[in-house]
Amino acid sequence: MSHFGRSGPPDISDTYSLLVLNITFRTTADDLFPLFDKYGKVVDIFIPKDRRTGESRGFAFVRYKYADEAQKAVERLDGRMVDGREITVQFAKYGPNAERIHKGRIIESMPRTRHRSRSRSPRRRYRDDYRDRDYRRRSRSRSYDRYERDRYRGRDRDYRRRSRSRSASPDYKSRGRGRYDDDDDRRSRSRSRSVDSRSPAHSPSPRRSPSPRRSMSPERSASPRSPRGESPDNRSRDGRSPSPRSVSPRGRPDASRSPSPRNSNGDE
DNA sequence: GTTGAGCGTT
Repeated sequence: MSHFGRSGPPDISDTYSLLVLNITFRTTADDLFPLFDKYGKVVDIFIPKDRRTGESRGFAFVRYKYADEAQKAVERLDGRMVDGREITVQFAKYGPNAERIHKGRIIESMPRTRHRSRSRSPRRRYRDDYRDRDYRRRSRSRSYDRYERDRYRGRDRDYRRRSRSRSASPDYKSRGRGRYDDDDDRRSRSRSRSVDSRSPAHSPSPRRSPSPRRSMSPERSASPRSPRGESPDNRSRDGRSPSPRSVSPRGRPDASRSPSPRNSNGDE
């Protein structure tokens, strides 16, 4: 009956957290509980898990009720073989709130009524922290890094090939935006800065020239000529940008609708 | 089925 990790921290008023490292990714709190409970009263055991895969990260936090017991467990369980791996037990240096703790004991007990003018973004830090850890981990595992890179490259190639026959604009944009899922950051920036100034020092958009063509030939605008008249205009403005609609060299939008000419029964 | 420096959650 050890539902450790199921609910939030039960009580961390006078508890000492121990950090257990080098444990197997399959080791669970239930496996560590009997080991640590033998040396003292274990209040709670928490094993951080990856949110993406849900697997253990390889370390656990054991909370003791008394410091002496925690110290004993550190000295006794440090270097113990668990699940075929030597675990490392030591006092936690940081608390659940990333606060500095002394000998596993949290120095600051929930600074809730403290001046929060420090303006610390918990959400932003969360993501950053996760990314940092992930990056470090990937960097360490060379095989994993290569594997991922190869996979990414393969996907990129396939993706590029597809883009040749189809439009890759929406896909690319979606991917780029998918990376940024921080609405908080966006809101904060939009609040402080103009929405227009997305990149103040990167993309100044020097193309400020209005429409000299329109001004010179307002007749075109007034007279609704055939849709083809707009084609040259667009091309002229972009310089060398074919119509995204007409994928076929023939310039026939209708052809794009039927990618498989095999289906043509004779009519098309 | 997977890796191995390090510090945490309904």
